[in-house]
Amino acid sequence: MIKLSQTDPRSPKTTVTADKVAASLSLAIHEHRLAPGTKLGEDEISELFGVSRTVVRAGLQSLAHQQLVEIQRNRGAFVAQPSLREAREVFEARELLEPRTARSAALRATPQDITILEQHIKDEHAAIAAADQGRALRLSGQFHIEISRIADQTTIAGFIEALIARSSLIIALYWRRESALCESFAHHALVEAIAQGDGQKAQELMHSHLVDLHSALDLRDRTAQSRSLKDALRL
Amino acid sequence: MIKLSQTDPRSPKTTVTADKVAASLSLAIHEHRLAPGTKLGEDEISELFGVSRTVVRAGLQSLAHQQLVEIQRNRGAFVAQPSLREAREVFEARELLEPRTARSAALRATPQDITILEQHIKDEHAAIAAADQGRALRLSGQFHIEISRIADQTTIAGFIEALIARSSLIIALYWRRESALCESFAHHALVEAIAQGDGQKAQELMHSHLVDLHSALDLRDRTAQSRSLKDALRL
DNA sequence: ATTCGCAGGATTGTATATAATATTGTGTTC
DNA sequence: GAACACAATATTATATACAATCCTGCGAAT
Repeated sequence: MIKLSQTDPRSPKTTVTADKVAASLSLAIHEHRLAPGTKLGEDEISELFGVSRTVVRAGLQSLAHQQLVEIQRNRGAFVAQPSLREAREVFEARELLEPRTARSAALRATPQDITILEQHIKDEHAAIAAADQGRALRLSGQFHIEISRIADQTTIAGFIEALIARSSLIIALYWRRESALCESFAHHALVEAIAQGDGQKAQELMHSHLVDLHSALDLRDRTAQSRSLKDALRL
Repeated sequence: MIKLSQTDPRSPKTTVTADKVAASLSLAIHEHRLAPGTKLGEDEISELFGVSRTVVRAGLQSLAHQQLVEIQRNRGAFVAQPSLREAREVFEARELLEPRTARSAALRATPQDITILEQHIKDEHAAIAAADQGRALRLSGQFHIEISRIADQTTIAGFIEALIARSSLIIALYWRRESALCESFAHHALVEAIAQGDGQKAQELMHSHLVDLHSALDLRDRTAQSRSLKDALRL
């Protein structure tokens, strides 16, 4: 057989290309290397990945479903810019879902799970030590996802994953510079409660942790016109 | 060619045509005109709607993201067949989200909202009287969606909408014929509680309503191989 | 000088063509 | 007659071509 295609010849069956595009963009968004509002041109991306616009579109539409990017008809795809209202809703939803999930996780966690969580915290520390803010932020989110995975509720875990993804955008937009992001302590305490199988404590710790996060955001109402001005400022 | 309907000029989010395809298929699934496991061939659909496979694919991917259809690589798209486990998870998630949402709805509902809900119930009755099971089922789901809309939490409402969509598939697969589906009473009581602004009661009613629904399903574990046999039976 | 209009260019939306892959049917061999 | 190999067929995955739409910039008119 003749191989003409210039695409990566190593993984022809393992992963679907559109997923790779979406995963790559998603990672960049999570690590704040792509700012909210950034234009994601189809031609540009298709050249970067060496694939056709068809698969790029599929990837972008996938991200649009997760509300990580916004697709405007005949205008293109942009990294999403959650509104104040959306930001509040996302954290309210997390405060509803995650404490209960942490509780389930505490009741179900195996020693293996604990090891994984502890490793996560170590990785977070390493990222912080390396001053890699982006990586630290992503790992912090993954920690929450890992807990929901332990809780063994795939459906709810999916919701939480979507909420955490959007949280990354919200943090990029509304984080108050004054407040320091030291999640390590909260995460460590959570792991301890989970390791001890103390569901009630895990639930409470998760809730206060989320409230802390929420209050570290500046979600005060600004003038309504800031929405359109913001676009200009971001570019 | 025939123009079916004009586009909504206020929501230019994604491609309009693909949305119509997805909405049409979604409706058919909700009304049980498309059984779980049904093959959704791209060529077939593209001919039915008079559009190219490109937009059909976009629509199918959208539905796949909502887990209403399952896309198997190089095999095609099929109406999803939620597993027993998924079925349980969906209803557990609903039991977690919807009671709280009903509470919020009771506290926020306007007289207009009450009117809308009452009209919904009337429509449900009409559908039942007309022996239109499919329509009745869809309206019943929409009733829940309407409540979440009143609660004014778009994000959570989106989750609930996805859960209800999957519930339709679950009912198609696991409904016990013995138990009658008389949701009218429960819905009526709910509207009363909401009309009176009694959040606590609405929350409790919603919870017991969901428990009733859940228990009307046959979610006992059958042989594992039934999964593959089922495909044969459905075609 | 400002505003309106229009053309040019750029980008997305859709359709079609080509490549890759799975399924099915047939024929040969044991 | 059964089982395997292989070809024929059907369907999906990707790429490319074409059409529609939007944005930008220039120029003319007021």
